[in-house]
Amino acid sequence: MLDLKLVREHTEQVRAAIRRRGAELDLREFLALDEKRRSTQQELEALRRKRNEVSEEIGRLKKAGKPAEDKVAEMRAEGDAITALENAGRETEEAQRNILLMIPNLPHASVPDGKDEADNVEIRRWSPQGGELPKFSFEPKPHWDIAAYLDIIDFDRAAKITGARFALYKGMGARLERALINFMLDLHTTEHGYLEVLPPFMVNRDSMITTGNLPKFEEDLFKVENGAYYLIPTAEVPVTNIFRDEVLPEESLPVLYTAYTPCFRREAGSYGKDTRGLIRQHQFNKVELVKFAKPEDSYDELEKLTRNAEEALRRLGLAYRVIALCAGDLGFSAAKTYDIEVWLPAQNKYREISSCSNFEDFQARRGNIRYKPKGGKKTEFLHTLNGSGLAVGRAVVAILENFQQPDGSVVIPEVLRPYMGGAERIVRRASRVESLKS
RNA sequence: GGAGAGGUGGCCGAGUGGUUGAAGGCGGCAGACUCGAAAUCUGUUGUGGGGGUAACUCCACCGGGGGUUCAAAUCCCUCCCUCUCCGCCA
Repeated sequence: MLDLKLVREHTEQVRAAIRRRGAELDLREFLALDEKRRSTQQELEALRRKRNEVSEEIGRLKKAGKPAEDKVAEMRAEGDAITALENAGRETEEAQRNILLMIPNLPHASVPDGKDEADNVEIRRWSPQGGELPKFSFEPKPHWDIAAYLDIIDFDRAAKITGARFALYKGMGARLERALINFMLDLHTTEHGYLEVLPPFMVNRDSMITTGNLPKFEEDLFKVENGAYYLIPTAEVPVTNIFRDEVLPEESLPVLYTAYTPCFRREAGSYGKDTRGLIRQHQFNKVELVKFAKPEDSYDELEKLTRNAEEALRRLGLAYRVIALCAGDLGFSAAKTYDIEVWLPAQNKYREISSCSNFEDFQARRGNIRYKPKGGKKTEFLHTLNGSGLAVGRAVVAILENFQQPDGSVVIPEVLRPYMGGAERIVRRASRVESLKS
């Protein structure tokens, strides 16, 4: 949420910043409501002041045993006027807030111009081959073929159990997923200074509003039918909301949290996209990094957070590149975002495996998350950041595709072996229940 | 699911419907005392919003929302949360 005063007093700058995103902002209604709200408030306060004064006088008169009937009668009428104004004021305020909640964040000055992903800017790339893409002596297979051969992921039976876009992991597949989660959590907690948290996987509406998932993107979310809860689309939501409506002491910043959670997304509007395999699922696992930082530090923290996520890929030996999203490709709440894309040889392209963003005070304002500067008297909104560290399902995809062997087996990255009972590769099991379509 | 108790300032805790933004205590801050510290004493100490160059002033806020009343922390309704007992349950 943008600062009300900023929108009111620097309307043109706000409009120009939103235009960089490729959106046109009509603020006429907003500004009209703002004026109405403020005049109503002043009128209301004058009436309330009068009521306070007269009521006090009535109290004094009664105490002195004097009659106060005429004053009481006078105020009786005023009361209705106050109630009417209160209602009007509330409505105006709510209408104005609803508009404000629908306005996206302003892109940071360092965000490149552009209208869609084609205009994103590559920042750097890395691979275990010193920047070169990995080479194969054979045609690399897509991960769903590898997984089927190894019988480690069963999409057909997952579809029977639940529906499309779900996966049933089996054997070393399930173990690989679990190994990745543990590896990443251990990396971020023991080497990068994050505290592990395990939050609820369902949240209330207020939490979704804080992060910007509501009110605008309800169609992306699963809502629990019996109750007002939503399944989280990312750990960003519950973890960012840990400090909703709180004031943190400056000394505690930055606060660094990492969380493993499953993530649930409707993927509305993505029909036909990535229909095969693990890339796009309604439920997937992710290890998330979340930071609460002082405003002056937040961009340094974004660089560090991105590096922390990259480190997981480096240790796994997976080629990747980092791109800066252009203004037009930026998510609703973000002021700046780096995407980390991992190389997938079967698709012959880089695919997003992490998205690292600085939200500045956009989420903090929506969730009323503040800090108290040491010298200063006033509490201020802090900055929130987060990034995937990493998307686990997509890491499985990358491992299967990058480390597949001519014989159909898959070599397990060394850093994961301690988490997989020392196994060095995933091979086809001798004893299997055949797949549905064989 | 049933029965009960409770939610007040950073924390603890009081509060007959009428100078209560809220006693008292703790904590914090400033000052005095001290070479310094502790102890002690004095003062000060919530948030948000409106108006004013400023001194200052006004409005709101005692879990959320609604109501009764000239006037609500105090009465009523409702929702949320916490705790205790019983039942059920991983």
